[in-house]
Amino acid sequence: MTSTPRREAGGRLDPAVRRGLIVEAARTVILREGLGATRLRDIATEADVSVGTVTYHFASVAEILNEVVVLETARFYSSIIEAVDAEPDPVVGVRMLVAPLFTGSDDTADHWRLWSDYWTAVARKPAVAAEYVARIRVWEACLTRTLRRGAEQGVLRVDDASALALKLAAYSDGLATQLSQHAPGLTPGLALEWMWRFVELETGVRVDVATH
Amino acid sequence: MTSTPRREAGGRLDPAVRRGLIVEAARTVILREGLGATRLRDIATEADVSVGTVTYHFASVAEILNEVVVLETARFYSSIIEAVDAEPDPVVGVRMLVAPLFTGSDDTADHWRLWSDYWTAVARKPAVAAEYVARIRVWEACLTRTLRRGAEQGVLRVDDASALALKLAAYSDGLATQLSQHAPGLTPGLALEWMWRFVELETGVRVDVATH
Amino acid sequence: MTSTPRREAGGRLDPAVRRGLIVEAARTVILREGLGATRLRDIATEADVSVGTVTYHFASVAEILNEVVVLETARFYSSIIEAVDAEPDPVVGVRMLVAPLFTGSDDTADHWRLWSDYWTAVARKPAVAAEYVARIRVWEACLTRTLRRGAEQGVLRVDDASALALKLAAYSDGLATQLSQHAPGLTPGLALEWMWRFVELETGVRVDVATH
Amino acid sequence: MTSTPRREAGGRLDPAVRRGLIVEAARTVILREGLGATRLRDIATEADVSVGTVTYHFASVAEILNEVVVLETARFYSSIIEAVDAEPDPVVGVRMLVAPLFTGSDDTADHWRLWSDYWTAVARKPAVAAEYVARIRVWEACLTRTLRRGAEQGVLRVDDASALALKLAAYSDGLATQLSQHAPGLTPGLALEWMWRFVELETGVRVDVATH
DNA sequence: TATGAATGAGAGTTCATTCAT
DNA sequence: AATGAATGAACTCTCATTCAT
Repeated sequence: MTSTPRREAGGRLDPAVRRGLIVEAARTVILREGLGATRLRDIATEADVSVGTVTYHFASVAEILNEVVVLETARFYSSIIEAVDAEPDPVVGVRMLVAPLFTGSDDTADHWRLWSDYWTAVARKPAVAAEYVARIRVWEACLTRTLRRGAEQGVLRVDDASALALKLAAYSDGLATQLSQHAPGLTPGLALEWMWRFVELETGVRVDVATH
Repeated sequence: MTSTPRREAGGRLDPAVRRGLIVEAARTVILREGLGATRLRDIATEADVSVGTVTYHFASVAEILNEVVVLETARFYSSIIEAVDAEPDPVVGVRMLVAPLFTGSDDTADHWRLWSDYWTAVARKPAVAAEYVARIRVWEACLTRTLRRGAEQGVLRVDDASALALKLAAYSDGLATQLSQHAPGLTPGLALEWMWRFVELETGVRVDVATH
Repeated sequence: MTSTPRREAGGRLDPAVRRGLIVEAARTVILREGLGATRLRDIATEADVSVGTVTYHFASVAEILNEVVVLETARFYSSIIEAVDAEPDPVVGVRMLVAPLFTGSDDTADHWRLWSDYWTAVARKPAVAAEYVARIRVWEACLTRTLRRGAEQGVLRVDDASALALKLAAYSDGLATQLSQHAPGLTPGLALEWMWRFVELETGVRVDVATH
Repeated sequence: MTSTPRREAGGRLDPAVRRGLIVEAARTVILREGLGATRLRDIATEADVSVGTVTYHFASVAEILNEVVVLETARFYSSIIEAVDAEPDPVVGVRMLVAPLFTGSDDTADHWRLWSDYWTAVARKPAVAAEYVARIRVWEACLTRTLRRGAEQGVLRVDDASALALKLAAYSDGLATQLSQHAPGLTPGLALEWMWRFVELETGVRVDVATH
C-alpha cells in the first residue's frame, strides 16, 4: 500500500559505503563483546547483511578489525591535531589536546575501551604493535611540538618536551583506565582537574582557565 | 590409613598440590601465549598432566584463569603490604609500595602483563570486574593508610590521602603501560624517578633518598 | 536495425563469440589450476569479463567445463580424422593418426593433461562417462577403419582390426601417462618409436619410414 | 535383556586401531565419491564416528588421504614383490608381477581407480608427485630386476630391461584404463592375454603357460 | 585420582549462484 | 548483453567438555 519499495536493509550499495557500514557495525560489536569475542557472524548481524556479504567486502576478519582502529584513530585525533597545530597559543593548544580525553561522554569512554582492547591484543605481536604505536603516538608528537613552542615563546617552563609529553600520555592513560573501572570518587571532571594540576606543577603555568 | 598421602611417583598427588601445579602452569602459558590464546591443552601439557586431569581438578578453564589472578595478587602484594603496615616510617612505607612496581625485572613485567590481560578480558563483565577491582584496591588502600599516617605524623603534606593514592595508582599504571609498549627513552629506572618527582611535587617531600 | 551487431568497444559481443572466449579462458584456467581447482571467478578474470557475464551465458560451471572438452576433442581430432579418411595409403593413415599423439609440443601435453583430468572427474558418473567415451572412440574407430583397409589391400597383416586399434589406444594412453609423469629416460620421440615397433611386431610392417 | 553392553559403534578404541578404521573408511569414500569429492564429514559418517574423532586422530584431511595411498600401495604390492624376488624362475616372476593387475576382481578395479585419482590430483604438484612416483615405481623396479635376471640366465631375450619394464608398465596402465572405461569387447582375461603376447613378441618367450 | 578418546557446537573462509541495476 | 553486490550452504579445523576405563 505504501509507495516505498520493500527494501529490507540488504540493498545494493556502493562497496565503499558498505565497507564503512560493516566497519561501523564491527566497532559496535567490539565495544559490546570485546575484541577477542567479536565474531564474523555478529558483525554481519549487526550490519544487517549476510556473512557472505562481509567476506565479499573483506578478505578476513582481521582486516575489518584493522580498519576499525584506523578509522577510530582518524575520527578521534585527526581534527584535534590539525586544530592544535593551527592554534597560535601553546597553552590553549595543550588544553585542546587534553580536554577531549575526559569529556565524560559515552563516545570518549568507547574510545578508551577500544584502545585498551587493541593494546592488549597487539602487545604480544611486536611487529604489528609498531604500526599501532606509530598511530597513537601522533597525539603525543603533537603535544611535544606544542610544549616546545610554549617553551620557545617563554609561556611554559619545559626542560624536556618529549619527556613531559610522555608523562602526560602515561598519566592520562592511567586516569582513563581508572575511570573505566569506576574508581570510587573519580569523575571525568576530576580527572581533568588532576591533569591540569599535573601540568601546572610541571610547567609552572595554570592551563585550566577556561574551566573556571 | 597410610601417613604419606602426598605423592606417588609422578602419579597421584594431593589435590591441593596438583591444583597449585596446574595454576602455575596456566600462568606460564598465559604469559607466553596471552590470555585469549590460552588453551586447556597447552595448560595440561605445561603442567605435564593429561587434559582429563585438569578438568578433573577444575570445573572449567575460567576457574583456572581465576585462580591464576588470585594467586598472582597474593604473591605480588601480600608480603609488601604486610611489611609496609609494620613499617613505622611512612616515607619508607611509600617507597616500599612504589619501588617494586618498577624494578625492571622480568617478574615485574610479567606481573603487569598478566594484569592488563585480565583487565581487558574482564572489563565487559561488571560483576566479575568488581571482584578484581577489590583485589587491586588493596595496594591502593595500603597506600592511603600510609599517606594518612604520614600526614598525621607531619612528615608528608597530604590533603586527601585516598585521592593522592588514586593519582599514584593511575600514574604508575600509565607508566607501566608505556613501559610495556617500549615507549622510546623510557626505562623502569626513569619511570621510578618520575614517580618520586610526582610524590615530591604533591607532598613536598623527597622520597627517593635510597636510590641516590 | 544496425548491420554491425558484432562488438561494441570491449562491451557487448555476439553471444556465440562471447561463449567461445569464455570457453577458451576456462581451458587456460583448467590447464593452469587443474579441473578440480577451476573457479568461476578465475574463468571470469581470465576471460576479462565479470562473474555475472559468465553465468549469463552459461547455466552452470559444469556446462562450461563440458564445452571445453567438446571443443578440445574437435580441435585435436577432427581435422586429423578427416585427412586420414581421405588418405589412400593405409600405412600413411596409421602414421597420421599416431604421430600427433607424441609430438612433444606443449599443445600435445596440454591435450593429454586435459583428458586425464576429465577422465578422473567423470569416471564415477557412468552416464556422463559414456558420452565422453563415444567422443574419444572416434579416433579409435578411424584407426579400425584404416587398419581394415590395410588388411583388405594386403599391406597390413591384421586379424582383428578393432582389437588392434584398442591395443594401440591402450598403449598410446599408457605411454602418454608415463610421459606426463616424466618417467626417467622416456621422451616423446622414444614413445613414438615404441609405438612404431609395436605396430611392426603386430602387423609385420614398418610404419615409421618417414622418421628415418 | 541382553548381556551385551549397549555399544553403538562409537566405543573407545586404541588410537592405532581407530586410525586404521578411519583410513579404511576414507578409502571407501574415495572409491565412491572420488578423491576431490571426499569430505571430512563423509569419512566420519562412513567410519561411524563424529567429525571431532576424525580430527582428533588426524591433523588434516590431507593426512588421511595420504595414509590411504600409503596403505594401498603396501597392501597391493608388498607381498607380490617379496614373493617375486624370492622366486628363482624369472619367467614365473614376470607372470607373478603381471597377473595380479588383471584379475577382474573388484579389488583390482578399486586399486586402479584409486591410483588414477591420485595421479591426476598430484600431477600438478611436482614436489608431491616425486614421492608417489617413488612408491609406484617399486613394481617397475622389481620387474626390471626380474627381466635382467631372465636375460642373465638366458631364458629371456632382453636388450634393455628397464626400458622393457617401462613399456610393460605403460601397456598395463593403458589396458587397465580401457578396462575401467568398459571398452567394448575387452575383459580382464583378454587384457592379460594381450600382455603375454606383448611380452612374447618382445622377449621371444611364452610366459602364459600357466593360463593354458 | 588420573586418563585420553570421543564429542559436537561453532569458528573463519570459500564459492556457485541469484538478481537488481 | 553485462555487471558485481549479495547470499547462504558447505567446507575444514578448533577446542572445552564429557565419561568409560
